[in-house]
Amino acid sequence: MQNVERPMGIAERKTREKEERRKLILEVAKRLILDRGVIAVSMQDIADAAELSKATLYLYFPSKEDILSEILEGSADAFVAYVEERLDPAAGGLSAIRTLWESYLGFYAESPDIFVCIGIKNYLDPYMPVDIAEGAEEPLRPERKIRRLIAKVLKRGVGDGTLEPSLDPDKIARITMMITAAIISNVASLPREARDAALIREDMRSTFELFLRGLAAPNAERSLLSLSPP
Amino acid sequence: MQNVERPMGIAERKTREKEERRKLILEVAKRLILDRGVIAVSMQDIADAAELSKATLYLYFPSKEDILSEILEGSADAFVAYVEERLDPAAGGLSAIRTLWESYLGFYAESPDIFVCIGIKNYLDPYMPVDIAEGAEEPLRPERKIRRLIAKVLKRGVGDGTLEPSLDPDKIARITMMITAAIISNVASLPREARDAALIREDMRSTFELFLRGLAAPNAERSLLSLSPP
Amino acid sequence: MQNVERPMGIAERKTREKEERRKLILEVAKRLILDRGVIAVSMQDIADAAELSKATLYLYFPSKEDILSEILEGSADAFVAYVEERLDPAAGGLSAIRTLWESYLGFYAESPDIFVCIGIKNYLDPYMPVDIAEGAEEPLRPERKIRRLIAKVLKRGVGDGTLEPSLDPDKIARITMMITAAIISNVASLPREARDAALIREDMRSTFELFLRGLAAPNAERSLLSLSPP
Amino acid sequence: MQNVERPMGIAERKTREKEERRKLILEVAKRLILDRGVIAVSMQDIADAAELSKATLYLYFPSKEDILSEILEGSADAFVAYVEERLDPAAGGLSAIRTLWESYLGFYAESPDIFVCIGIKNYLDPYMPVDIAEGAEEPLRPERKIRRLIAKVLKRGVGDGTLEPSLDPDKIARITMMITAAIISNVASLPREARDAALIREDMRSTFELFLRGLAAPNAERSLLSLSPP
DNA sequence: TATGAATGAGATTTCATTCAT
DNA sequence: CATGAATGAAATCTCATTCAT
Repeated sequence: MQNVERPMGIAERKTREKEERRKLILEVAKRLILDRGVIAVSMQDIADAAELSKATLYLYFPSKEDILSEILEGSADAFVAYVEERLDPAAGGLSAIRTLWESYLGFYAESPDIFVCIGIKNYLDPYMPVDIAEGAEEPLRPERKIRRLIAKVLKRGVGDGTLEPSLDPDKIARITMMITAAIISNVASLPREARDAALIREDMRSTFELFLRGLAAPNAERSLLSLSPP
Repeated sequence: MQNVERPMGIAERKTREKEERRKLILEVAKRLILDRGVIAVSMQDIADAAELSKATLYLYFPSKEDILSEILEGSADAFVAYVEERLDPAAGGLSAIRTLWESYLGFYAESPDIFVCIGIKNYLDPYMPVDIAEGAEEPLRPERKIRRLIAKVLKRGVGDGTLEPSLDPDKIARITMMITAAIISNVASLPREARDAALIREDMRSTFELFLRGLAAPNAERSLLSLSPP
Repeated sequence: MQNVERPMGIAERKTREKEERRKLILEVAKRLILDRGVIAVSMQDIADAAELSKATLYLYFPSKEDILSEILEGSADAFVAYVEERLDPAAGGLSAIRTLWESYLGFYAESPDIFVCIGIKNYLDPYMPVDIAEGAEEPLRPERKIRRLIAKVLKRGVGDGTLEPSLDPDKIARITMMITAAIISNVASLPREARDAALIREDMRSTFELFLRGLAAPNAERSLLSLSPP
Repeated sequence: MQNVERPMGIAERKTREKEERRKLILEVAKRLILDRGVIAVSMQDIADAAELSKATLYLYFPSKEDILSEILEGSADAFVAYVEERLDPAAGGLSAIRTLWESYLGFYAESPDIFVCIGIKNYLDPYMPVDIAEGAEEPLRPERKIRRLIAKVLKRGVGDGTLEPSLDPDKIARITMMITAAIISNVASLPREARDAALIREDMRSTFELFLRGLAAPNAERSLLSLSPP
């Protein structure tokens, strides 16, 4: 009688443990990639760092690519969540896009690794970093989530007259993604020691300001065109 | 009578043929990289495609990296030449930067592969894609040539009041290079069949327009802010 | 009842098997080198002979050089042990050096391959076969162990008057090492089928006798100047 | 009529030039081997140094091995000539063997390269450095010439009572050759910069003195047992 | 005769992935 | 469930040798 819940509990615990191992592997892989750069990380390295055997990795992930995919996906989701949390639904479009860039900078400041990781797959795996082919019926690639978010914000801005009216929100969203991914890609390809976080952030800020000016309607309030230094 | 110089011509022909083989190898390599992405191309692949033996490749190039380097260098030089030819020394800064972007688009339209190739080494060889360490006295890396050109144009614009006065030309030049290199990198990482040249050009145009608006002084002549569709 | 410790035994067995594989590889490599000469043996050859894949070799040894090193080191250590076991600490110097030569011959008789292998690295790795640079504090290269042993024995002999008094023990030790290593090198470079063990041993004996006469004090007991035929 | 001797002269000149080219190649190869060690010299290196094409080398020598062979042969012949010139046919055996060692040292002092070269083939090409298999009907390998010379001298010494009577001249000649070749081999395997000619000569002298004492009859005149320092 | 060009065969090493236990 | 062990396939590069001109 005392054992009634045990079988349940055991399975549960196993599931939980399994989930924890998955996370461990992903984290470890992320850290390694961050330290050494994408190409320089082998399955052996990940296994060693996770204190598991290589074979065990394959119990949790069907291939190396899947590990990278999942890291990417996780990062994208975290970013979307981060931004949405900060986005004021009532704010004007220009202000919203400012918030977007600021979130970018803030997110990067808080966990550069996640950001850097976005570039990874996109770098390693030569398929569309920006999904140009809109029609595709794939299981909603992570980048697209971010892009939708951006497009939404841009549409709002074009609608309320705070952004340049001639803009095509979807197109600009795509471009923005490309640029952003590109910056990150570039950063990711630097060896750890060459990455001066402060410098990078400052460059990103300048870039985003440039963008902001480019996006804003001609009569836009001047104060909204600069981003607070990080 | 016309053959008087033939004996001379033999050595000449040999030299020419040798030069042609070099070019053949470079072109073949470029095409392969274009088709499959940088990492996916091995010396064996290049040899097969050029219908030569692997050993022969090493007769023309001391290493794989040298092949990539040369492709890169050639492209960068060609681009700088292309731009300088179009740049009117008397034109205002804003106009000059417009010309720069237009050259970009034009150059890409004429030989997309060359452009795509700029991304290669930058990808393969993880050193600063944007040369942060300015002091270095290396043999003037190809990227730097381009960057100097951009900085020069920007300075002119800031000087003559056609560009936003708060801009730091050197910094913006660096950023611009980064963005550009990044766009190219991204494009380069697309598999051949996913690259719709027209679409990419159109996106680049939009990007550059965004940039142009971001760079221009507030009172800039509106007509200078758009780029002619390719 | 006898199986009580079995569970323990599993890990133990694995360790043992792994160790056996290592040994197998070393032996196979030694045999091949013996058969074909050092230069002619590739990792592929070793892999084939051990019925393993090339990649597997790298599981046991980080590089080809390490395999050779280990063979060499093992042989040198075995020899030093062999000699020291036979050396009577109380015996006179001349007698001691005789024992040394006899050990040489005996050791060679017991395992010609080991001896032959001493020549290997010395051949492959062109650093001082005789370590002229005495000061070096390296982890005591195997050859040096042997040389120290010889110098010690010689000093004793010069001290007790049984060896030619004008000898410089350290220098002679160096020379002796050189000659010995040289003989071995030479033998090692013979193809297997040309090596007549008996003949080689007989030659070594004659050589050592020559040496013995050369080293002995003029008044040395005549009976100590010949070595028993093997 | 004026052309009568021309055809003859031309052929002659051609033959002479051909012979000169051969010599050039051999000398160049010798120098390279001396500088870099045997293994490190490729046909390309030789061709470059001789300012010829690789293909041309094959017009003069059927293979790389043949080049080495010939260098060896030439050196051996030169050495035999050198010694024979110094050998007093009337001198006693012990004195003769002394002359032999002294010639060795002198020859080495005059042209270390030639000596070093003796070791080369013997090192590279794993066939008998000392031709144990006496019966062989080969075209009189160069080493054998030297060995015959030594045996002859030894026989004289045993005959006239100046050398240890129990010696077997042929065997000792073989051993001596082995030791000598061995010393040279060892020296040859040193990188150029590690070869201290003076030190090597001094070591050789000590070795030969040791030998001399070992070979001499017990009642040998003491003054004949030491070699003049080089 | 001389050679530039080409190459086959092979060397060492790496790595994602599989499989028996 | 976990893993130690094994491996196929591939990567870069070298070199003695051949051959058409």
